[in-house]
Amino acid sequence: MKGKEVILGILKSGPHTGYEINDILQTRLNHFFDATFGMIYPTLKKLESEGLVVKQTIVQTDKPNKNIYQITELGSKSFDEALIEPTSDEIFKSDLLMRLYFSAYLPDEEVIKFLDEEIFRKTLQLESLQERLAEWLSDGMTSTQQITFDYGIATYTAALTVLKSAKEKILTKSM
Amino acid sequence: MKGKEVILGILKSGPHTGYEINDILQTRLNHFFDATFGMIYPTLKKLESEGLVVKQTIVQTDKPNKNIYQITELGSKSFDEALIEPTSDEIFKSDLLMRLYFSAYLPDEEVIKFLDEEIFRKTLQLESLQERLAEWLSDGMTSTQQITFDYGIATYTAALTVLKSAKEKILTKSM
DNA sequence: TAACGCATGTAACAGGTTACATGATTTA
DNA sequence: TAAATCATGTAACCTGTTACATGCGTTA
Repeated sequence: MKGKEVILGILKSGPHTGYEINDILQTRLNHFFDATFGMIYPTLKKLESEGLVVKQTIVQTDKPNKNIYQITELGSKSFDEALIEPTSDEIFKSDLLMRLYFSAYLPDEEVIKFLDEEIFRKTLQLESLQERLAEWLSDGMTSTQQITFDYGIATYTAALTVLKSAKEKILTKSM
Repeated sequence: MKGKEVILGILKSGPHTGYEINDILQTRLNHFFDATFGMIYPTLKKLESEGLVVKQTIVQTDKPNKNIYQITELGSKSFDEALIEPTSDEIFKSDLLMRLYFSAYLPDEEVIKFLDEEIFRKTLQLESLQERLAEWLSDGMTSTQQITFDYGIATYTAALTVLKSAKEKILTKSM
């Protein structure tokens, strides 16, 4: 599923502005999908031109005007078809692992720096995911959505364990 | 690190053809980087035009001719600079989790199908990674390369555990 | 005889990123 | 008064994907 289908999927649960779509993407789907406004707005425009969504502009005086997008029947059908397609491979690219792969002649402190950068990021991501869970649960979370959450926690935790143990090994070695 | 730096990094350990570079990428770096010939050959061409690598053509009669690429001093310097840059975020996109997120109104058997697809893929990837380890070790594996391996095993294993338990939960529920 | 290994490449396209541009209101 | 929230969008660019095109020798 590309940006197009993802946005359609979000609009299936109700009309939203591009801004709100971004918000959903940055919270609930953040750990397995990346989104930017630079992708969201052009995609909405394209979706509209294809008749998969319709736009309604709300004029506001205190805040900027907003465009509320609603999925059409055509859009809904298009999403349903995409939803039952066979899943495609997960995409994983790690700059950290790439550096480690090539780090043979790098001093230990550089390697530690790389590890720390990722430990820092992953710790934040794990915390943020756990914090969001409470809010998510009160909003209503389906059982399959619960799996996406468990998956995120499990893989972040597993990665952190490896990284911390790798760091320890280097530190004890150099003493 | 993009394709450009990755290829330079591989060429730092010795001259290689595009075909060989693909082979290294598909085995040792496969679990954290994706490569295709459609990316490798154009990148080598660009690298050559920038003076970061030089090409030597070997004429062969029984097999197609091959182009052996060697890194230049400029290329080597360029790679060294990229290597010590701060690492960037890992990229993870999961089509499976996207489907699960949107699967609320899908029948259980569809959800099971998605889970099975990923369980199948991840099982293969995990086995293939473990099989490659033996060969890799005999070729010589640095301690930081060992971390990339551990990381792969740990995250695949954690993901599989979640997926299998999610599947079991659905199966017992519907009985 | 089908598939796999060896070996290289191009062209069109898709998809998304980055940077830029704007601007009022509210909160810390 | 600085930062965050709300709110939208464009244009240039980058990077990589997909499909196509070729072809011999070896192995199953």
